[in-house]
Amino acid sequence: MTTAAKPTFPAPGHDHDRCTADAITHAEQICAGRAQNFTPIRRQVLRALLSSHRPLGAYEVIDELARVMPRLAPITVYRALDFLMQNGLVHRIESRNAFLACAHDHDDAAAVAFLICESCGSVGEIPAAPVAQALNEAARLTGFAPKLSVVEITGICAHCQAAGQSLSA
Amino acid sequence: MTTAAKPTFPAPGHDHDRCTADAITHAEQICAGRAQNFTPIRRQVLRALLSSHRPLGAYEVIDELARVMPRLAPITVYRALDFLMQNGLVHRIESRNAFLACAHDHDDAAAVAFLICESCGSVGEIPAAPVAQALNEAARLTGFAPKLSVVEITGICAHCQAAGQSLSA
DNA sequence: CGAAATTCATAAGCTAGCTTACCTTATCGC
DNA sequence: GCGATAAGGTAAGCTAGCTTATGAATTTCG
Repeated sequence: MTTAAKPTFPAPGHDHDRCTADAITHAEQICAGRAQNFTPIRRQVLRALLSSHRPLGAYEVIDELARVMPRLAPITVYRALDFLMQNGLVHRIESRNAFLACAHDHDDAAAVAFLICESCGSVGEIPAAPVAQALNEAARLTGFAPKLSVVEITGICAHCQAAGQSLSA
Repeated sequence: MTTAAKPTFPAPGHDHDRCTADAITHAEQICAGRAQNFTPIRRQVLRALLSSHRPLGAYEVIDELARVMPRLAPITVYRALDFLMQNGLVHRIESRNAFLACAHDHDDAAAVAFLICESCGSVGEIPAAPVAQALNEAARLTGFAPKLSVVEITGICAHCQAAGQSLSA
């Protein structure tokens, strides 16, 4: 299992092709296992999101894909994104109105927190189950019935700290 | 001090005028203490946000204010919102692209989590300091330097649970 | 008085997120 | 073959979030 050993933030010089291929393979397996149709368009959209470890807006996905195929209509991309999100292959980053390919193989219901690097724009995931539980507990104490948690932390990732915040301007 | 005793979600029949007046007074004090200019427009924008315990989009603020004064240009509202946020009087709800008048009197740096009711749209704040610390700790373990945390939990507030999710459609 | 800073007005515009509506195509089971 | 479902194409549009640019009005302060 290589997936379990992946770092939160992939190093700048990591083998990204491998990284992408793994994620695509994983998506294929998930879809096959659920009798879901992993169509070319859905594959392409996922591939576009995988082209970086940054979240992309829907229109960025369109632009990215327009480089290798006829330009997709917004609705088409949104349909594909919906599909990918429903199958846990893509996350929506609320604070950015953007979408991130899930590089990890976690449970659908697993609570994750996103670490968003201000400098390079990369986003890492960390498991947030214990924290989410504590939060939900605190919420329940007020009589609130929590359903979905959004935990997004902005800051500077380790690689950019080392590099000296190059993109900070 | 009444502010400390406020419930997370104000009851449907609470004294909202009082609630608004308190917040305005609080804003005046904050601004006076910092030699910040609490101008009529800023006051009005804050008042608009205080008209409910729901977050409002910038355009909703404009619409709300248009009922009692000449329609403001977007830029004007954004300037006022920036000011109010800088002074901790208004929060931005990232997952909604909307703004919420801060009904509580917490520290600028205090970590808060937002509880967003799916049914009535109200938003409550709960202190999230311990949880935020745990999160930041987990983040730091990966080498990430956290700056700002967004914790937004959607669900159903106590009042709506009691009322039977009336607005759920 | 006059220069600088703050605040706001006015006008215009861009983007991009997201939707509605309708139609074609392909697949699959009956 | 045929109806049902799923996937996608096409066209158009709306909203609303946010910005750029410029100039007037007011205040501050030396």
